[in-house]
Amino acid sequence: MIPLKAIEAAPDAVKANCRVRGADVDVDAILRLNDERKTNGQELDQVRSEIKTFSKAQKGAPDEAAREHAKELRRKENELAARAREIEDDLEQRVAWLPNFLDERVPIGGEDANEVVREVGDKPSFDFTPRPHEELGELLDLIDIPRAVNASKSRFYNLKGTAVLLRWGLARMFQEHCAPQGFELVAPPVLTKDRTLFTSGYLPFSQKDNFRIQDEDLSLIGTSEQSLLGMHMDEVLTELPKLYLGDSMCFRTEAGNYGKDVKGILRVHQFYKLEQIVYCHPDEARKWHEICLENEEWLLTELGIPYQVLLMASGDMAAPGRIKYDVEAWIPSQGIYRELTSNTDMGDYQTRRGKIRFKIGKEKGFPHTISATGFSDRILIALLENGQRADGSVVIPEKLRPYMGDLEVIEPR
RNA sequence: GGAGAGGUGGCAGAGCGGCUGAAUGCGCCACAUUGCUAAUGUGGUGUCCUCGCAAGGGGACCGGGGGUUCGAAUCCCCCCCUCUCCGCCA
Repeated sequence: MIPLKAIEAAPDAVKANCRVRGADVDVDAILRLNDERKTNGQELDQVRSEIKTFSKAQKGAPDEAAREHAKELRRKENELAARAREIEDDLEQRVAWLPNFLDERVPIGGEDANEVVREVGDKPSFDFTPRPHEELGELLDLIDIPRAVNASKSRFYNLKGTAVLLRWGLARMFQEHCAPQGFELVAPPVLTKDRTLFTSGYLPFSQKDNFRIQDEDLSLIGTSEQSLLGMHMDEVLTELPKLYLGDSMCFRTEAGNYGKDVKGILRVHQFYKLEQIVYCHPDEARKWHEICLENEEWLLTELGIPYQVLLMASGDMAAPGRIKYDVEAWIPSQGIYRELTSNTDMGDYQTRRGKIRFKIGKEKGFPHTISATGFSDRILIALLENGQRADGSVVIPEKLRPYMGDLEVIEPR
C-alpha cells in the first residue's frame, strides 16, 4: 500500500512508477478524491462538534425548538458521513491498485531485461538422452499423474513412496540449515479470508489465482506467505526480525495458463512448499533478502543442482515487489533453466496493507517483509533429472542421504 | 449442529443513557529517593484523520455494521469472534 501522504508529496513519482510497472491507475483521481475527503471531513467534524456542544448544553429538558435544531444538525451529519464513506471506499479501491515503488537496482523492462546475476554448478553431461522427470517419476514409481487426474483433474499428481521421503528429507535438511539463523517453523492454515489475501498483496491484483470456497470468505492459499502475513494483521511487533519457515501445501488455479507446461509437475494446482518469511527492520531488509537467497542457493549447491540467479526486471515482478531474485535450476530434458525459487523484498507494502507495525523502544514504523521460497516440489524435477543414469535410476545427492536413511540410488521397480 | 455466557486501552478489569477517551490494578516511561538490586513516591503513558510555522484546536475509535435519542461504551437489530456445556469427529 502506498500511503496517501507519499502520493500527495510526489504524485509524479507515483505516476512514473505506474507507467514503468504497467499499472493503469488514475493518480489524479486519487488526488482529487483525497482533497474532497479532507474538505468533506472538515465539514463533518464541524457539524459533529456543533452537535456535541449543543447536546452538552441541553442538560435534560428537550424543548421543541431545540429538538428541531438538533435534528437538522443530525440530518447534515448523516449526509456528510454518507459522502465520506463513498469517498473513502472509492479512494481505498484506487489506492489498492497502486504497485509498490521499485528498488533502484531493478532493471527496467520486460522478461528480456532480466539480468543473470550468476551461474553456479556444472551442468551434467549424459552419454544418453536424458529423460524428462515425468518419465523418471513413472519409471521409479515416484510420481503418478494419471491416477491423480482420475481422482481430481489435470495438473494434479500423486507423490509416492521415496518421493514423499525426498520431500520430507529436503524439508528437514533445509529446516536444520535455517533454524540456527532464527527461522521458526509454522504450519499455518491453508484457507484464509480475503483480508489476508489483500494484506499479502494478492488481492485485488490476482483475484483469479486462488481457489475459493463456496459461500465462505475463505480461499485456498497459493503460498504460505499469505497465511503468515495474515497471522500478524493489526499487531504491533515488539521484536524484529521475525523469521518463519512456512510449511504448507499451496494451491493455484493457474488460470490463463492453459496449455503451458502441461507435462509433469512443473505447473500444478497443488504442491508442497517451505517458504522463508521475514519481517524485519527497514534497515535490515536488504541483508535478509540476501540471506534468504543464500539459503536457497545453499540447498541447490548441497544437492549439486546447477542453477542461475536472476535479478528480475520491472515487468516480470508482481505489484507488491520492490526487488526480486529468481533462482532457476538446470533441467536437462529441456536444456534450459527453469524457475525453482523466487525471493521478493516487499518493503512495507504488505505491512501497511495489514496494519502490521513495530514498536521497539521509541522507534515505531512498518516492518519490511521478504518472501522467499525455501524449496518446493519443483525441486524434485531438478533432482531427478540431474541425478539420472542411463537405466533410469537416480542417484541421491550425498548430502541428502542422511535424511533418506542413507539411500544412495532410487532404482526402477 | 443444539444451549448458555461474553467481546472495553499493552494486559487484567470497572462502567450499563449526559459529569467517561474511559475508574482501578499491573506493565511501561521520566524524575526523585537509594552503595547496587529491590522497594517507595511524584508525574506521564493509545491509535487514526484533520486545521496550524508552532503552541494548540476540532473529529473518529469501548469486536464490525446499521438504528433509537437533543445526547450511546451504555438501549434495539444484524453480522463476526471467543469461552462453557451437549452432540459429532481425524
